[in-house]
Amino acid sequence: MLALLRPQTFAKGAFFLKEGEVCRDVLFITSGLMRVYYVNEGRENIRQFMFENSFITEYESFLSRKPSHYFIDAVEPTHALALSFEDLEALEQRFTHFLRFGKMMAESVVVHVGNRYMSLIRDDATTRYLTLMKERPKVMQRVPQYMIASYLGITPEALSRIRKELAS
Amino acid sequence: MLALLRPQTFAKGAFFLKEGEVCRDVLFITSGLMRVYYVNEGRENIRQFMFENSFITEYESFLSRKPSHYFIDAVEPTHALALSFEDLEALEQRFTHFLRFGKMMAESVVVHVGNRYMSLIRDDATTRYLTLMKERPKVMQRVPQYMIASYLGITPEALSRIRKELAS
DNA sequence: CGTTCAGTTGACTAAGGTCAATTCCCGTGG
DNA sequence: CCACGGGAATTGACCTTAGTCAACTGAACG
Repeated sequence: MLALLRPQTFAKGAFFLKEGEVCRDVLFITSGLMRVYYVNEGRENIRQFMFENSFITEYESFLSRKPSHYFIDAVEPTHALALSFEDLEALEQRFTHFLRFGKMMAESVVVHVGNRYMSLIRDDATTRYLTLMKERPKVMQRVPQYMIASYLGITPEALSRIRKELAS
Repeated sequence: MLALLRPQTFAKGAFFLKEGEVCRDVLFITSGLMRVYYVNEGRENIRQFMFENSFITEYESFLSRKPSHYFIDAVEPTHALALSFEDLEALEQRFTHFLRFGKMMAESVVVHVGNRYMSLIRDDATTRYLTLMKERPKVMQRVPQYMIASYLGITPEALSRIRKELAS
């Protein structure tokens, strides 16, 4: 069973998934940091950062077996364990606990993305920045500023000005 | 087993869930239309509309058994079947198919909310309006304009101007 | 008819984007 | 050890999108 988990290594900047490819695996990150992002009109829109001891995949492509609109790459050198869609299905078939776990995982993503969504509608950029600092300080410490800006849905210039304002 | 599904009726404007209450049930809407929304500084921010033949609940509260930040009420007179958290758990315990179904449902919400999130970051209000018209025409037909504006994350005035612009 | 509330329009404001010019930081090679 | 090169971050000037507030229109309902 452990043989189903294939160890993988990603150098900084190496891709796990590119736009147009089908996302065949879910990764469990054992060390490092990866990001999920979308490229629109030449600009990166970062949707998520995932650190060690968490799972990362592109749900839409992984579940539908269709080409993804997203990229996933390593922000830091990363080690991970990959589990394929087929193997996961087999595990869920055999061990109900995988099914239960998969359900819980999807549900926690629903809650998280839902909160991000409402924050985007409700809060201005400064508020979102402060929320991020409070709730995910690791992102602030380990991610370059222009990526944080992208994650917050603003330009690097705007983030720079927000930081300047908050410092004063 | 069917006894677990409790029929409920909501008059137009009647609440299924209020802020501060725990969301104890998932509803299956048999007829009508409901909405999920958040109230911030006296303004409604509508997060979702759900029509007949679909499920509605407030995941965060339902799963955590904690008070909700959201309201859910009926936009049109609505009939629904309610299933409690406890009964759902019992069903999942006994019949693996419920677990599988619950996982798929959560996953489809992940994909949907994820797309809404990226659209909010990427697209201007006019683009979001056109997307809504294309993908959920029923919303356009059955929901008053000021609620559509709230759903799109803009003011009624802005939506009015977008419509004027598009008409010309 | 009048009241009420959704929708429209206008004038003005504010948040954040765009573009261009520096400056800062850090790694590499001479 | 220092100089240089390149990308990240900052700053300034200006622009665009949508928000705000207030006035007005229009349709629905008693």
